[in-house]
Amino acid sequence: MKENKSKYAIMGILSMGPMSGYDIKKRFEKSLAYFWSESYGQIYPILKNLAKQGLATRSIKKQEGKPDRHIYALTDKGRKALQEWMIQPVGRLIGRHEILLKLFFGQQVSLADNIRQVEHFRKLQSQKLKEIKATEEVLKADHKDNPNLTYWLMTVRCGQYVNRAYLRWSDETLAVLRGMEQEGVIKNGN
Amino acid sequence: MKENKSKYAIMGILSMGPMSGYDIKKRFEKSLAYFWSESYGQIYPILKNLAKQGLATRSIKKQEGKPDRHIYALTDKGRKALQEWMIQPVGRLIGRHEILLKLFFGQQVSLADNIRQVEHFRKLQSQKLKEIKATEEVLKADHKDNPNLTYWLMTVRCGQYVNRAYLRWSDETLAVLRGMEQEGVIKNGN
DNA sequence: TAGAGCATGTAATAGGTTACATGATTAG
DNA sequence: CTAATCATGTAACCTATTACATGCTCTA
Repeated sequence: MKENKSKYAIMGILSMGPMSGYDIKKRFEKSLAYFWSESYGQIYPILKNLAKQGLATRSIKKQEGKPDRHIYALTDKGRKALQEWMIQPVGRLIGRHEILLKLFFGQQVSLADNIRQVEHFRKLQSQKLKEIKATEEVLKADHKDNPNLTYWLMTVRCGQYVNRAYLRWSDETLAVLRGMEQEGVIKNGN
Repeated sequence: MKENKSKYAIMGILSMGPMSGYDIKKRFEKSLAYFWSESYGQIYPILKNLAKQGLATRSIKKQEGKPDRHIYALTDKGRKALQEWMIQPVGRLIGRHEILLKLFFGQQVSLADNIRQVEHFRKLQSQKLKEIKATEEVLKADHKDNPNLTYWLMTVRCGQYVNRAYLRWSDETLAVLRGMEQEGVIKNGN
């Protein structure tokens, strides 16, 4: 039972209303960027496939001066398939943390190199935290009465919790690394 | 400049001392499992390639009653390549959080379904936290005087920080969802 | 006039897992 | 007797990104 998550991610977006592949991409970038993304190379073939399997319908909206829009809409069968997937318990996430991998082998490079690396990581994370806050504001402003909003804000919260954890960890780790640096100086001074 | 991270992950393990593909797999499982993993399908071809590129040497240790061991050792060239990779600033991590994806579309299923999902997620995370704690104890006991230990414990701390963030988020989210359930009951009761 | 936005899509390539094949030994 | 551990490796498969191709309009 191989479940292609991209397929369900796309069906999920489609559950918010009929739209084109182009729209779907923008939705991912606007509201889900900090925990999910899909490329056109995935989106267009999957949409084609959804139509073939009867999980979505496709209609063409002609436009002048712009390319035609291929609008996809979830069918009842598609919505049922999405719901079935949604109630399956999630698997454990196996993230590949480059920063942890590099730090794990920290002994191979200088203390200064490790410090630089963690500082850079910290900067990335605080940037990301800002982006998540921006997403939160946009969601609150644009979808005040949308019944989905409660759920969307829950995912935003998760991003914030995790990101703050990264920031606190970075600070702690930098303190330890800088302490080691000091020790080294003292030792060399004796 | 395409950098294959698996290659460097394996070189990193090799930086701890010469060993076989089998050993490498075990190392990943024992000490890096919560933030990195590699399958045999990656390890063996990459090892072959490292040898071909002069980044590692290969020697065969014959054993009786057991298959021969192919021992790989990092060369100076290999160590330098590893160090060069290690000082490159890390990229942003684009985790795909299945739980957040499902919750984002939470409106599509019942409140009870969402609660069940988050409860299950919480269970997975507290299990993982236990595993990280176990890893910490093993590292401390087995490698008391290993100069790598400081770095290893930093990665462990990160796992703990993030995991506790997930647990706190789960609790908050479950409280909100249960509150919504209550509201629903009151409304239905009127 | 260059670049961004609109809009579709494909092909090449990279990255990664799973299942399979082999075969002896040892522990339950 | 069964399952796990030791140990190597490959082939089939799935997943995902990137670059490319097309071509119009609007803005700086």
